[in-house]
Amino acid sequence: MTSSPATPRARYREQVRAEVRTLALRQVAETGAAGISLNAIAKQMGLSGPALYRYFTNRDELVTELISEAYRELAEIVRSAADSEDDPQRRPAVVGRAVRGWALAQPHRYFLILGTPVPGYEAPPETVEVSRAVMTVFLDIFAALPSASSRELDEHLATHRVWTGGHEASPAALRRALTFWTRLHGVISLELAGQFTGMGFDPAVLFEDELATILAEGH
Amino acid sequence: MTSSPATPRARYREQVRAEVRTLALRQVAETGAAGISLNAIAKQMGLSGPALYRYFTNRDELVTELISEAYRELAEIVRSAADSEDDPQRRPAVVGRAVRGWALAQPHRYFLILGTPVPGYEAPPETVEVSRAVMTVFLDIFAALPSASSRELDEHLATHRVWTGGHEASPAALRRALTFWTRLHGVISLELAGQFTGMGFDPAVLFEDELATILAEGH
DNA sequence: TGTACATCAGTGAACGCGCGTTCACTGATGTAC
DNA sequence: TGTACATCAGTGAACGCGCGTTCACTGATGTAC
Repeated sequence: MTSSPATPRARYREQVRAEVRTLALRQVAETGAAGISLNAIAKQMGLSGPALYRYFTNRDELVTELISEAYRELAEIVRSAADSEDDPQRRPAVVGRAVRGWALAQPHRYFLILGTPVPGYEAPPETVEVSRAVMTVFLDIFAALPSASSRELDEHLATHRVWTGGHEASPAALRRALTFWTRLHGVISLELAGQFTGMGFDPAVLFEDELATILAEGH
Repeated sequence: MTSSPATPRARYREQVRAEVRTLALRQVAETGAAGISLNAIAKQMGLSGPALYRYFTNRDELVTELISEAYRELAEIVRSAADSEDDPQRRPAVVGRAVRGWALAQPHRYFLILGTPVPGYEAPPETVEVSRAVMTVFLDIFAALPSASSRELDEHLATHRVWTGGHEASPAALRRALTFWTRLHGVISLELAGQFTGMGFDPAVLFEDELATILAEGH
């Protein structure tokens, strides 16, 4: 939420930029991230190609904004799902379903941030920071749960915790937050990629089972 | 393994086709699946663009072959890993490591078949069949293991088993083969996508932990 | 309130590039008698 | 073994398309006095 710009011109600028992002996302949905084209967007807006260079210095800048925005939105969805559930025990399942819901609603955005890396595109440091926000919520969730057991991974994570951004979670909680994430992603991304189509079973049932086992301590 | 062609001309054809595939894979590695270009490949081979239309009717035909080939190779890797281990209990871990090894060695091929769907490309039925081969091996592995427990997912899979291709595995084995796959993919694909870079921990340790929990019945 | 000036949105032409694909054609390689 | 013919690899020109980006320019919108 950036504060609304004061002057009319700045306001207008932001409106145009937003419209460009919207159309770019439509392109991502239809032709993939590699198919984002400033020229095509301009045409759809009734503008000439070069006009957009008043709003974005680069094609890459636009791509970066889409990625950052998607990360922020995912983090917000995850955060608000966590806040909506009072029982800490139930939070992982609620959050998991929220992630899947967002992913199913906007597969192209899920893939934009978590799918095959966009060729030739190097994520700027800013993006990396935003991506950490999602993990922070996961850490919060599992830090609030009683988690025991000590395995090799627990020790390893406890002594290599750069990724936690200084989070105070216990070693076991670190592990659970991390594997929570990898398992969610495993089911969700295979479903989105269409690997389950024509297989006859319902991905939702598979997903719920995975959520259930995640809650069982030990992961 | 298609039988070696008899006539010299057919032999030559197959050599050229193979070289095209090799160069195409290099493009996939460098610029992604969307960056595959017949013209560019021809240039690298010292040929003119249209020449390749003697060998492939289409750009899509080439892409399809790359995908099929990757599936076949993955299936072969998985199959031979399974065969290399006599103790059925240890087979999942051995197979899991084989999959990760292949994925790390050739990330572009892993993503080609399991990453973000190639925009505008519709997988022909042939591809779908090949993809089933991998799952068959997983089913074999878990069918040979004692697996109990009965959950909603078990029943659901037992009554929706189109995807097994008539495999005789028990309901619990179906479930374990499936979740084995989703969990492998979760860790591997996040690692390949670079989501763990700069996080400070070793993905291999995470992976080994995930393998260990998979073996614990219940998944 | 009116005027002079600065700022900024948007245009059209241009550069150089690459793409998939079709087509008429040349020249080499294999085949049949 | 030699000749006549069919097959097939490969070429170059062409079509129509789209891309990112730069540049000199017009015209509208805001700002300062």
